[in-house]
Amino acid sequence: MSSRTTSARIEAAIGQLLRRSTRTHLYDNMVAGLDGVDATTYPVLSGIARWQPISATNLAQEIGIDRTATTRYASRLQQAGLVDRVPDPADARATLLRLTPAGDQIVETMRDRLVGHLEAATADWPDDEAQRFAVSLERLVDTLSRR
Amino acid sequence: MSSRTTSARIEAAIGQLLRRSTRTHLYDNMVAGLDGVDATTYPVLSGIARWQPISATNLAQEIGIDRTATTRYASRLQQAGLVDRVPDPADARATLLRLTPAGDQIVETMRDRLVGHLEAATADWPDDEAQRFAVSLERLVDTLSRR
DNA sequence: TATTGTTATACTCTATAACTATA
DNA sequence: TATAGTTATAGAGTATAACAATA
Repeated sequence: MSSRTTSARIEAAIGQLLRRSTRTHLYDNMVAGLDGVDATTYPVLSGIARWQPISATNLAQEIGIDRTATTRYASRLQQAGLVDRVPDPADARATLLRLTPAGDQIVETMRDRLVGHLEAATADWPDDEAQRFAVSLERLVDTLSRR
Repeated sequence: MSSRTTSARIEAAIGQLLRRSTRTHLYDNMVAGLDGVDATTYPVLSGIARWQPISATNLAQEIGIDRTATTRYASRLQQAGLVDRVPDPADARATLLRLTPAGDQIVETMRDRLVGHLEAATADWPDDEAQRFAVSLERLVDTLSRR
């Protein structure tokens, strides 16, 4: 990338995205009316949905939250009936986290809501444009979070 | 956009970007070695730079942080010599926040660093891909943050 | 001895409430 | 009476440290 204005535009957009008001607004919308999940436990629930069955330690590394916080939020989700704990047959120290059917349903609802937002933002793009955008965004986030 | 996997990828990337560890990591890098500003006060300093001179109440609305937190972080920045308070000539109740020359310098340094990160992340992209990405990201963020 | 899960503790961020000065 | 700035207080998130069980 060469243009400085392009960088400046990306910088401004990321700044807005990282603003607290944007984050809470987005998360609040996604979990509105859903019982047992909130803006705090959402990353944990979403991570379990993606990598299940997974141990708390591994999940913590995947989602970038401390493992003590991960296990506490997982406990909350378990109390809400969205997450299940099963012993790891390969390691008696470990416990594997999984979604319950209720958890499955809520995750699907949240994803549908976000997809709705994404579709609103990309409704008139060519099909392959969204795919290219996804790839670019992944690479950018990967770079920004590794520095 | 139609593909569900594309949406899922964007969702995961945004989730990672909004995560606290990513944000603090990014902010920490931007303010490393700069005296008087940290990941918490950065949005306030950046907001003052953009909208100065501005009252604490108005700034709070712009950056999405409560006005009580805004005034406290502004006080920190003032103690560090980066921000100045001047009375509002139009309203004796109000106080306007402005950058000092030292604050100006630090803001410029931080922006250069972020732009540097972005250019490093997109160095090997084709020129038009970065531009398309910037446009797409702007529209997405705009959609996500709209009330 | 190292690792997993968990709990206890302390620290920081942030919003709600309350107070003072001014419109 | 309403609003701006500020301070006090309380609630929530998160990391560090410590502990028991198991590798």
